Amino acid sequence: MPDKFSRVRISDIATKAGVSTGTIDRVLHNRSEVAPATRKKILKIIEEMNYKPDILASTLASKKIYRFASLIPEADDSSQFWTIPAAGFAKAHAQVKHYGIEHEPYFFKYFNKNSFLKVSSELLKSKPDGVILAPIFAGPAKDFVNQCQELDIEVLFINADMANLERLSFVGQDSFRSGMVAARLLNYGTPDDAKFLVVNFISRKSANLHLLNREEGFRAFFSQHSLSHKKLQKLDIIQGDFESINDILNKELLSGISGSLPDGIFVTNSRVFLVADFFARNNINNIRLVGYDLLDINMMHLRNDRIDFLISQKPLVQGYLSFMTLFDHFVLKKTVPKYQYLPIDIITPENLDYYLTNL
Amino acid sequence: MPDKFSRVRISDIATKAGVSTGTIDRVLHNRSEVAPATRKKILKIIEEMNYKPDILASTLASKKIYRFASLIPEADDSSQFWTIPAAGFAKAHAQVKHYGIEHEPYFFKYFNKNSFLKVSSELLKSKPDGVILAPIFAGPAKDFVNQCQELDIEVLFINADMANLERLSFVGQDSFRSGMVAARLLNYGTPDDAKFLVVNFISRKSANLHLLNREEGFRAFFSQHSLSHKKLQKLDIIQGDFESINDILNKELLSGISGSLPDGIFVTNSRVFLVADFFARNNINNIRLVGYDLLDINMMHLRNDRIDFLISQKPLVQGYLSFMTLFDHFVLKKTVPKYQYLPIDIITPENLDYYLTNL
DNA sequence: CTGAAAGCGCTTACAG
DNA sequence: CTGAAAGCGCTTACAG
Repeated sequence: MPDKFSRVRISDIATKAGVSTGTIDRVLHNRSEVAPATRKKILKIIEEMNYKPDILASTLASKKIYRFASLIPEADDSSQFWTIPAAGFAKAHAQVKHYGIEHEPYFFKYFNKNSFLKVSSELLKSKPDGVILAPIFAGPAKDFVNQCQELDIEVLFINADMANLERLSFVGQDSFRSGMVAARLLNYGTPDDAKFLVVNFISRKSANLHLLNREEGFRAFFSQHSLSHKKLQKLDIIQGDFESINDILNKELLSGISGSLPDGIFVTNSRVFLVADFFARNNINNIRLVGYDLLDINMMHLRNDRIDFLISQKPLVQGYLSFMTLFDHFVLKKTVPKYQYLPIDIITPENLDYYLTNL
Repeated sequence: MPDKFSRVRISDIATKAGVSTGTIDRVLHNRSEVAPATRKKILKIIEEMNYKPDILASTLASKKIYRFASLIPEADDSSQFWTIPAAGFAKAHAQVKHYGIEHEPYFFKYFNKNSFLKVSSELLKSKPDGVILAPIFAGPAKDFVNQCQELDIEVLFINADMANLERLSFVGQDSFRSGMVAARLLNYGTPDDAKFLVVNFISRKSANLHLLNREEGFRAFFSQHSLSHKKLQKLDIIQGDFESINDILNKELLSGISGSLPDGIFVTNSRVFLVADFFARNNINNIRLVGYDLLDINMMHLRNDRIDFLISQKPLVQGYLSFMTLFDHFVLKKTVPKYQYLPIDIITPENLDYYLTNL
């Protein structure tokens, strides 16, 4: 008889099937040592009685431990961003550690491929069940994923995606769409004859896919809205020290690309503060500016109205959701979605606070 | 000895204290039948060993059931909004029902005080442990809360707050701030000499507090940014049928309040579609329009560029968080925050999708 | 005031 | 291939 909460238990099924609970357990977990006829009969009863396992009891009885690792950039001055997803991992872990979940965080230096290689090979030695990966370097990330596959480790991509690889899920933003949002915001705040500039701060020769998609989205907005007559220019600036970047902006903006200043500038990543700094130095007030991410320095410029809007990736939720996706997959045995796009949040000084604390 | 996961168990404490596990349990749950000396000794050991109860085992062994009720408006044409928080309750419930949580949803008719009274007294008869309340009617809501207090039922406010009442928590949006966001958006998209109109769609004589706060916030933006010279007008429209509202808009807008059309209109609730409809009929394209909530009809106007921005209350999260707050309070015995403000989301056609599905 | 025992629903060796 | 028994960490009557 089902108990007073009218939940069906393993023992109810065992009684009905005329076998022991051990056998039910074997069927439930697809272990092979069950006679085909018995298995079939039991499966039918499970179906009929609409049995749902009690995950609490299961966890308590099981000695199974799941070990999740995370591999993301170390938070430093140039990538302060990554502290927040890490906090999201911790928050999720605190919530589910009673289920026998362990978490081992690994960090590599942001622009340092060797560091990635070193830390990732350490991680592999510890053979976790699943890993959350921020794939900063395409080549090494690919190798890493291949090794994980051999070791039977599930990989979840956070922030940037490599959909062609074998991976459990992706948690991040739709870059293309976020570029469209930026275009909407700049276009809304400028006159009909406005000109726009896209600025990519890139690491070496070329921008990563992420940034290119954002630029594509930005351009797509104008073509989709029959605004192709609007002038769009672009400027790729290679990562460098503060002064060299300032020189480039000086040359390209003040000397004037095609004669006059743009009405709006879209910076495709979090380094939008460099342009805001430049505005401040040169007393430029009338250019609309949109960029990414809630870095302290970006938020300062936002509050001073130097940056009009920041587009945010909701990093805490991103981390939380990534960790919980591993949990759902391993513990709850749920089918997890291959793509998990986070909202593209539009941030102004007025709504900023609520994106910092909340889930 | 702590087990291999190095967790401290009740039996570890019992051994160390030279008593049985039953006594530890009595101390842990503050039951009175323990000798003061024993209690003191045990508490010290618990402290020393840093014991944390295993909530899974505790739930499994306990027969305790927690019953949560929710009391919100029925979703109908004029308040489609409320389907989504209800889905948030369901989502949260599904996630934690193994902990012995039951959920009884109650609905009352939106603009019907009698319906509220009837349904709420039914709810009280069932004596749940906690209830999530949308306080649409101030007076009856207050009476309800008082009755709950007598029956030892915890109340959580969703969407609108009555902070002066005894309540567990509030989950909703900061209305004042959201008005500021609206002002930012309209001001950003209009010329320096722009004029603005605030439209309140109100139920009877007066707007509810919610709407007034939004309007206050809207005004505050201009004074805080030294923009007090900008002209702000307001228009209160009493709830009515489609035609009567159209007549009012016709009279007030086309005949021109103070001579000419405003550059931007802020509608303080979800009925912004009424203004958008009016624009469509009269072929008005050059007035910026900002309002609230992701109703189907609002989203349609947003996609057609009749509405520039919608401010959203993230209703799914609102429901989810409300339910989980009861769970945290009752099951996890956590101290829950008195105020839980949700992000003030700015919605455009480009980022809309990700606010509909996601958590 | 306290202890011993049974039980929550499931899993895990072990024996056959 | 299957069953009986012990155990996960905690709670709940019951007995004293």
